[in-house]
Amino acid sequence: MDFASVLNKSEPHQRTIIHLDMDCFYAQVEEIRDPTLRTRPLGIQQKNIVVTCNYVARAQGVRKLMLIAEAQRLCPQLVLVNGEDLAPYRLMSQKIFDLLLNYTPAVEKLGFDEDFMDVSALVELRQAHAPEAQQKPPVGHICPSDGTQLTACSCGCAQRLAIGTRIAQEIREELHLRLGITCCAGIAYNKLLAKLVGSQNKPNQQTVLVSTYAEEFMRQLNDLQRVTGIGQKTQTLLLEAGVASVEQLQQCDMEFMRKKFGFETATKLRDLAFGRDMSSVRPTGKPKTIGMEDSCKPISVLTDVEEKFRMLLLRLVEQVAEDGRIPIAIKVVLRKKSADGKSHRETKQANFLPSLFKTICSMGETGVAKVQLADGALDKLLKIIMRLFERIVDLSKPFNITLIGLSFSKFQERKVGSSSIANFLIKKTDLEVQSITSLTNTSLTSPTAESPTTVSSPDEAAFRSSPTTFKPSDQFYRRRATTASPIPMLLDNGSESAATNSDFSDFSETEVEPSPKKSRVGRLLVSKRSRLAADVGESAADVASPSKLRVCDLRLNSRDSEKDFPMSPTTACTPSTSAAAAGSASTPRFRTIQPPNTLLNRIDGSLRFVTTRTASRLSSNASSTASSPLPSPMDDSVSAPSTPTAMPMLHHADAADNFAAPSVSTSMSTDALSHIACPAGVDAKVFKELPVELQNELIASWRSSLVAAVTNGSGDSSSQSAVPSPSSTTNAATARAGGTTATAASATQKNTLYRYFLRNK
DNA sequence: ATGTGCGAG
DNA sequence: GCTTCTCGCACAT
Repeated sequence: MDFASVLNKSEPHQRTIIHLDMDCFYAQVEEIRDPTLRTRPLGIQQKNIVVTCNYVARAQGVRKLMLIAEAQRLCPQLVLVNGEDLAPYRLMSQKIFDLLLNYTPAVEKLGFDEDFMDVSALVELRQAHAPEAQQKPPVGHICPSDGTQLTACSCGCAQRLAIGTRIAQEIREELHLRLGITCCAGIAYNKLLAKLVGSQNKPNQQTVLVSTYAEEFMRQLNDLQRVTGIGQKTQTLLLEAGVASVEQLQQCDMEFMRKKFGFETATKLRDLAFGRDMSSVRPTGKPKTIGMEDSCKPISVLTDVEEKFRMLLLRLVEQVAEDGRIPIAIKVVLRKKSADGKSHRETKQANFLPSLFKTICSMGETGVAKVQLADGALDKLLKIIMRLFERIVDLSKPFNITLIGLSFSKFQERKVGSSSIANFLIKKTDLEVQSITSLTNTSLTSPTAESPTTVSSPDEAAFRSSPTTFKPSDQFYRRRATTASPIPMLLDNGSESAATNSDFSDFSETEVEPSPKKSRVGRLLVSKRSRLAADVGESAADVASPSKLRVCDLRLNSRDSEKDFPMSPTTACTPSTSAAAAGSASTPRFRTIQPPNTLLNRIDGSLRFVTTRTASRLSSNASSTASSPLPSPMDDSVSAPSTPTAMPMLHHADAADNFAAPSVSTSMSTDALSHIACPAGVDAKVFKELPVELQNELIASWRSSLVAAVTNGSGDSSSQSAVPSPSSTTNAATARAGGTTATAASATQKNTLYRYFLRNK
């Protein structure tokens, strides 16, 4: 944000990035499970293929992605372990990731076996607080290996990179000590170079790049496909353009390139060739999709297909259960051989009601809620799946399926939703406020509106992400600056009010869930006392009626209420200069370890840095050696007594009571509602700072939405729309149209301020 | 919003 | 000769 960080960001060698690459990852995991495999040639088998193998096997000529038969011919003693179930690898990958998070929150996963870390902040801390660290020479290999020193570059990066090699060394030692995993590390001033330089010395070694050597290093790679971001297709295209090597790509005629590839791609490609990469390490959060697929011998019988889907689904649901979030979309993936012998992938997806899943609170203080299928949900899902299947495969003709896959997406974050009211009130107030007012006005003025568009379009507009600009050099790592918009929910049990999709059709029962609405509405509400209410000494009688919401049972549907962040010793808030580099300045992906950087806080613009005493294992780590017991980031005995460090954290002076209801309505009567000065769960201070007109708007719509909830009872939807066509080729268009009109009326009433509040747990 | 394609490991 | 099992993003519709 500030000028200094912009300047620093543009400094070419400012950042210190580490790339970690686990040595033949799957094989290592298997060797940990069975250590006798270490000395034997080991291959990990998936179907007909050796997907990876250990170095013993490589010594005999076995290679990645080699056919089983050929591998066995080359190496008759080859031990094969089936690695089609990725669960153990996923687990180890997560353990590694968690360990890395103890060093910095800026960790980005690249597949199961690679990670990027932006250690700029760590480096700065050591420079500031561990003077001895500054004198130490780099460890590991230096690229180039001709004796050139890091100091060949005089911009100051030499010392940073040297410290970076120390950090990389410590990380690798800890990975080995705690998890038994060996890996390679590359250290450089950007991600691209860190990744590429790390592979110079394998296995179990590390390499740092002399900054001034970057361009020559890229040239020396020679092969275009070795450059991350240039795959098979791009290489072919480049070859057509007469570009066959990295050097040629560096020297290519840009005007010609732009004609062939377009401006963006052309500059991107050339940046890559020079080793330029401004993309930041984007903290990896929860996955956006959880899927599984199984390739198979050609299947041409429907019951076989069903069987496959059932098995996949059961396994998948296990993973979803561990994840803890509820998905509301499922995708079917098929690979079929067409007549001409070519394989093709095809996918179809559909939404379903979140009520197909239920959250179960596993005992324990943490109360880690897991998720499982609701009763009968398995069969309902299978029905949906088979209908999707029939949208891809014409059952009246013979078919040949060689791969079957399923994947869940559109996950709902429990008690977290970035599309909260706060989102509407902060940034670009005018636009967002317009959205919210028109939204509520719609529901107020035409509560029985028939037109589906009046309901959905303001909604849609409100959720559209603001335009984002990417630097061309963001290249292959770039992601959307905004997180996928979560679905704001009033309730977590799948009432139709949960849907804020502009497309209601896929949500409608007719599409995916034939069960009557009434039954769901029946278990709509809870009598559970909210923690908030208890704290405030709230004493109103419980309102048992499903349609009667107690104000106190609502809280702001915002990530901000997350108070129990496990704080990392090194927070995302790096010392001002590298904050941008760590990716926290722009739009950090939300993750539990991030400080409560609340949206509401931003309203009054008084976000500021507060220095806090933090465990500073960093300086002690700086002096650690391989032989001495490792000062573990997780070890309190090490971190506690160490020198206190000024650690900036995002904090807000007024944050304490953000969610105490300032003036609480204790009953649902219209009378009581008239006394509301401010919606419960909304900080009065914050509320007061809003324009008066907006305050009135909000209160008005808040009040009428509550009244509507009381008077409207079970919120009957006008009709159940038509039963889906039983024919194998379902007419999606008609189903959609029917669903939309069917839900429009009831949705109208739900499309109020309500949606921005969640019940307290 | 959905589906396809590409690129990553 | 292009295999496996995933995941994310860009693009077009």
